[in-house]
Amino acid sequence: MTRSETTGAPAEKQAAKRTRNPEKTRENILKVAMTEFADKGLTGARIDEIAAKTATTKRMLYYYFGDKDGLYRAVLQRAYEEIRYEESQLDVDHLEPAEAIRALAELTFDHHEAHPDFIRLVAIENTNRGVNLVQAEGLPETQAPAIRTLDRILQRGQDAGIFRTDTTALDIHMLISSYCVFRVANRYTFKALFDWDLTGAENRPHLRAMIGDVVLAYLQQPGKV
Amino acid sequence: MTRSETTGAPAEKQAAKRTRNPEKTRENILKVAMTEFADKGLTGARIDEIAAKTATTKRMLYYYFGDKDGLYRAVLQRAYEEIRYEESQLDVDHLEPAEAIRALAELTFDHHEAHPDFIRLVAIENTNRGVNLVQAEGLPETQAPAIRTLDRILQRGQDAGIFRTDTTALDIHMLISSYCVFRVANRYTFKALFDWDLTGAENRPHLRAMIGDVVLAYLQQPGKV
DNA sequence: GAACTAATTAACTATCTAGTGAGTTATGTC
DNA sequence: GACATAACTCACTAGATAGTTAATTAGTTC
Repeated sequence: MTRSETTGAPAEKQAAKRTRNPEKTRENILKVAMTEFADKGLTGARIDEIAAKTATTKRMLYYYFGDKDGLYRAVLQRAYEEIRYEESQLDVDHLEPAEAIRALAELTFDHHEAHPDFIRLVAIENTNRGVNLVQAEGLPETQAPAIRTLDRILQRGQDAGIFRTDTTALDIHMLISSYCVFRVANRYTFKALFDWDLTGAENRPHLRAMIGDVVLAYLQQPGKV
Repeated sequence: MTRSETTGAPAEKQAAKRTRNPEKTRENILKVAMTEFADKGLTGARIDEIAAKTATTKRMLYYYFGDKDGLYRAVLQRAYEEIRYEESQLDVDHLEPAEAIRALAELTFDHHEAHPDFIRLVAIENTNRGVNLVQAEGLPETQAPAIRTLDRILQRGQDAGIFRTDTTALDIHMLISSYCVFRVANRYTFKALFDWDLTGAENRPHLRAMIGDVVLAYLQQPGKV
């Protein structure tokens, strides 16, 4: 990849410059670093290797991000921002409560499968005890909409008398997340232990339907609604 | 810790020697390495630091385990062996199917909570794509008993007509594991995002009961049994 | 008790790695 | 078109890090 790549369409308004482009340089570093950190972890990734895969030099990583930890934190923040943006696209308020739950579960299932690097970064950050994530600004607010959406669905179902009332949006979110995250994050050890590929195409339809069934069976459990 | 620690009770048959003790040296290294790898990860742990926390010298790590990867693999294998031993203690065949499932879920819940270092090693090895775990000898066989136990319970429940038949022991194992592993492994990022402590004492009873409820609601879902 | 070998110690090294010093060039501003 | 400064290049370094060389000592065997 060369730095003057974007000069292909100079007809644009104020089209990309040739030699200097701070935004693009920054983005380029972030993107490469994200792949590299997701691949090797914080301690496993090498600044020199990240720099080499970049269109710029190592000195620029330090210029823009301070140090290795600073770059890693920027990657984390960016990863969560991207995910939040994607998640904000979903709209399930027009569905019946039960169908909304199933849609949410399947969206999460698909989403995690489509973003294994994000799942890896989360696992890496948990190995790191979350010390870098807590420094990210305004993260709880970015997650609030997802919980509120789920809360509205639950409320509608509970009002209609078809969902149990002794559970919360966080409970259900955790249940769905754990299943969908585990499937992607732990597939390697699971395969080694049970010789069963959680992300194999042949198992996908069954596993995808199962999480919706599980959550709905729980929410609609006889004697609880 | 000094090396001559075990000389306290010399009345034993062929009690521990003072200066040379390969087994103890090996054990000592393994134990320290396990803590250190679980704490910092494979790439984050430092051989020098492991050695320093040992009652022996760095050269001994290489003498017994070859290199850093070899030591890490030995730690992984040992960790899985310890867990298997603990799990082999459980006996649920005398319980009713539904109560057996609940007991199994709660045992897993307690077990994972009691062994956070094991959970960390699993996460680390998944970050590493399981390349070191697949080299461990005979691991699938060590996990087979747990699956067979679960399979027997399911079979009994299905024969009695109280459990759905369109699911397998691996499905249920994965469902329980994902919940119990996630709770321990992802507590840091979960806390950072939702300000809710999955391992907090105040949430424990609810979360512990919930996984049993979830699995049983799924297995006994109306229309499926 | 001599010979043998497994276990252990201490000092050493090549390489890697995060981070920096110091200067150069493009670009917007007046 | 001189000036200021943000963006960028290149060469360098101190210290960390995995792994090694080689000699020594404690038990074991006969």
